[in-house]
Amino acid sequence: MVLAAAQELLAEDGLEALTMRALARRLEVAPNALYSHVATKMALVDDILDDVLAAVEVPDPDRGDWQAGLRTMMASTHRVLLAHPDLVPLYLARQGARGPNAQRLGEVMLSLLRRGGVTGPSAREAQRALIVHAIGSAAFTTRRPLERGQGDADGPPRAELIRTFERSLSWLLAGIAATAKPGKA
Amino acid sequence: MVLAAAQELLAEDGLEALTMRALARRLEVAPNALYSHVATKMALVDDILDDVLAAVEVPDPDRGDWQAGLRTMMASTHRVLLAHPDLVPLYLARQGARGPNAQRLGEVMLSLLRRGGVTGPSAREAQRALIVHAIGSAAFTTRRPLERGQGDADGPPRAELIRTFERSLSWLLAGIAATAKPGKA
DNA sequence: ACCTGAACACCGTTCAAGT
DNA sequence: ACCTGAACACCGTTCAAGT
Repeated sequence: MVLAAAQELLAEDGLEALTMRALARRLEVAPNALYSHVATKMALVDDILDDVLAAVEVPDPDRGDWQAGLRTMMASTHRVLLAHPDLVPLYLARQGARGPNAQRLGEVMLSLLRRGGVTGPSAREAQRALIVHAIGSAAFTTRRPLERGQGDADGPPRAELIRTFERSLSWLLAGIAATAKPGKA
Repeated sequence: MVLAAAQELLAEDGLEALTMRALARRLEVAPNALYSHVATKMALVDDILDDVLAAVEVPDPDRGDWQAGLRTMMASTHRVLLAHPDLVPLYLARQGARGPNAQRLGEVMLSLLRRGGVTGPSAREAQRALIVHAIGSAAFTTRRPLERGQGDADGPPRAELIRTFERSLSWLLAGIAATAKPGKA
């Protein structure tokens, strides 16, 4: 309940409106009552970050082309992040998320990479590069709320920014695939 | 003077210690006296972000291999960001920096890309991808100060993280170069 | 131009106590 | 288990006034 209210507050009024006191107000409760449900504000934010990741489309790690699987996953992640622009800086500050959803995504990535012949330290490197790329791109795609006015009337074409993301994602995947089979010999 | 004191405070005690009131204390002045020198805390932070970028190594945009030039620039940017871990989330939140140093870096990047045959919208895309990559990588390379204790005794090998950065930078540059001459025909 | 005292409208969090 | 009143130790910023 607290988590849901926090997400509503965030969606409606943005990051700086997400305040323990505002949250308490919305729940019609005294501010300190929240501490019966949440250890700290940072823990609450961590919960939000992981919860949002539940919407990411996860392919079956054992079926289909591994590169296509990674492409699907990362594109879905990018889209989910774009839907939550206020959270993007937080993902970066926290370096991803720590909850069960994040962990599952990480494991699927490693499975796909393993099927592509990328294992060990290289797999961790590739994983990190892909995550950095998805979150970083979202950070730069996101229009920062200068005035916080209309929805999508202003700003440069969003479709183009998504294409930019997908193109550089291709570069990364190509590079990762090349790492897997250095000489193809 | 205010800028310098703010940077010292940041270097010594971290981001959350950078407070208008703490800054005033350090300058032995009343908190509101700062507002004779700085419009707002955010403006001060913007000044810091741009000032730090003065340390980035900028190649002569008209000499040498353009890819090598970009590689030098982005690697230098990465190193500068690693030296200021507390600021990295802020660069991401603000999507880079806005001051004269940032502008100059952006122009040099575009010059190098132009010499590589990358112009127009593609140049903007490539520029964005490179910046995202440098800042995003720094964000994930940075060890977040869990306790804020010793300098570099703990954590995974930093040299390896830098190699990871350089490898994925190569992927991006290769992809950008391929964009420039689609068929090489 | 630069500073001060006082104040405003907030924060996150803790503590002791109640049901 | 969940809530409350009261308080602590802070924030950024403004206003009127002083030099």
